[in-house]
Amino acid sequence: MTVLPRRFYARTPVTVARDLIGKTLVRRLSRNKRLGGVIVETEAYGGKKDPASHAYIGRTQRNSVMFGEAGHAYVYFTYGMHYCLNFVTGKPGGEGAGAVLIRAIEPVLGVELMDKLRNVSDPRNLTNGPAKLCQALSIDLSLNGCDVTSETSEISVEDRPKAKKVMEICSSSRIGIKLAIDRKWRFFARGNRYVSAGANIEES
DNA sequence: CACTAGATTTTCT
DNA sequence: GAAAATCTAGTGG
Repeated sequence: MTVLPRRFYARTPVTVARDLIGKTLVRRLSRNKRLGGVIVETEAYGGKKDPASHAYIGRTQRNSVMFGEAGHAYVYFTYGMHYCLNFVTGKPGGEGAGAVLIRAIEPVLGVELMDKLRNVSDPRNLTNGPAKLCQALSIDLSLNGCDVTSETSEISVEDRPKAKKVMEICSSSRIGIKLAIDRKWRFFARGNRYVSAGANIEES
């Protein structure tokens, strides 16, 4: 078990997005209260050159974390009621402002508490969408900008070789955007029950 | 199962 | 003032 170090995030968004599939997202509530699960779906956002990225319009109050150091969480609020979790990627002197959106996880740690936070009957609906998993993991704007590369971080990602399953990684167009839909920058584990709705298709 | 509409408020122009 | 990297409940087959 190892917490992914900053150098993991200091690469291109597409590379990081693909490598995150199969890793374990951990939400640390206190010393011994942890929630989390295996990442099964991500999307890469390419910074200033990517028309679909929040960073495309330049630096603003909301997206300023994206222009900072890789290995931090970018949490944003949208549609008047939802939060989404991203990780900032890229090299310090590189293109900059890249990020990876976490779209779905397979619940593993603290499933009971996540159930309470979500209050849904079907377990498949627990974490199979970017806003759903934020609710299940109790993530909101107070976590925007937090460092995710430490063992004591409120959010982190771990590599658990033992927990790793055999996963076939596929890609497709990104979801919920209107621009740059030709870029196949969404990655997911083929056939996994927890991949978000409308998505278990397309090429690799 | 597929599709549609409505919720609800921050963010930026 | 319009749009938004979404979700849920509703309808109809």
